[in-house]
Amino acid sequence: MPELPEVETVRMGLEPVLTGQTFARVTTHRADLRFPFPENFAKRLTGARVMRLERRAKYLIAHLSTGEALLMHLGMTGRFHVQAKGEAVAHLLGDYEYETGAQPKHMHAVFDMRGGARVTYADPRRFGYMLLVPDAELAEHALMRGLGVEPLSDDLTPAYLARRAVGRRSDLKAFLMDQRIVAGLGNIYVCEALFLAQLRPSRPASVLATRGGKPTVHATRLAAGIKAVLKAAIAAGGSTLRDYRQADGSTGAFQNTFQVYGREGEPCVRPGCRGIVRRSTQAGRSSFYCPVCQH
DNA sequence: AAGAACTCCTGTTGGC
DNA sequence: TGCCAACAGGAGTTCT
Repeated sequence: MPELPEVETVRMGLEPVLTGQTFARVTTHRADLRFPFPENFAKRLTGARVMRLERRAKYLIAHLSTGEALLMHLGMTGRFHVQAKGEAVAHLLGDYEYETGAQPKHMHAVFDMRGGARVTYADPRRFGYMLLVPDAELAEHALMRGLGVEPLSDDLTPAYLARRAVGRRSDLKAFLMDQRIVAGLGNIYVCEALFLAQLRPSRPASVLATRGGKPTVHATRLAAGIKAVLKAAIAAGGSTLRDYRQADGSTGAFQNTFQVYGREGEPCVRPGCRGIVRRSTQAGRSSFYCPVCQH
């Protein structure tokens, strides 16, 4: 589910209740998500203080006073929710849970902080996971080491895209979905960024590559399109399709602003363009694009 | 060795 | 209403 804007929105929601706060009690309701919870997960967290909560790519990373880092990924359907002390959670519960007091289905972990705030993690598909990694080893961890540039940093430039695209055989869609190139994009924002750049998802990535001199106009437009769509999505609180919620339970709003994603058969929104948005399948995932203004 | 296919898991939706 | 197939925001692993 969550791509960079959603993870960043969740990070901002969790920050005030986690940063500087100490875990009082940690409960898991099953042994594993995508991977098993770390050995002695609750024990290693209890009493630990969160020094800093950062996002890298689609990962949330809580740096702890114990010298470990709690590395979290939401997969497709992971949701963190913050409850203030005593806050009702009826909107998270089905009738059965509400009436019996049972844990909501798919609520796999509960973090109680000293001071009373509670953070819960739910994840129906369980593609998410949590790991504990020594802080000193984090940068070299297998999941972190190969990650590409942060798209909202100054590292993402037309020249960077042009350089990484040299000799690529894959299409632009696969190129941008590859976390080793640009970290944090997913299906939605790749489609939207390619629309803004007026590039077709099926174009070979090598169209970005420079021949000697300057980056191509494609690379320039694409770098700008990626940054623009991500910034706008963060400002809107992310995109809610099904499962995604901000940490306070509210939905994002950026799905109302999609230019092509999920708009198959609808007219292209670009002024003056008479195209009809098309859907195609690439690497088993849907791509949406305007066949008239994206080349 | 890059790139595509398959895999994990559950829920929802659309067609018949 | 029921049943089944297709599909969903990700990405590690296995294949070719």
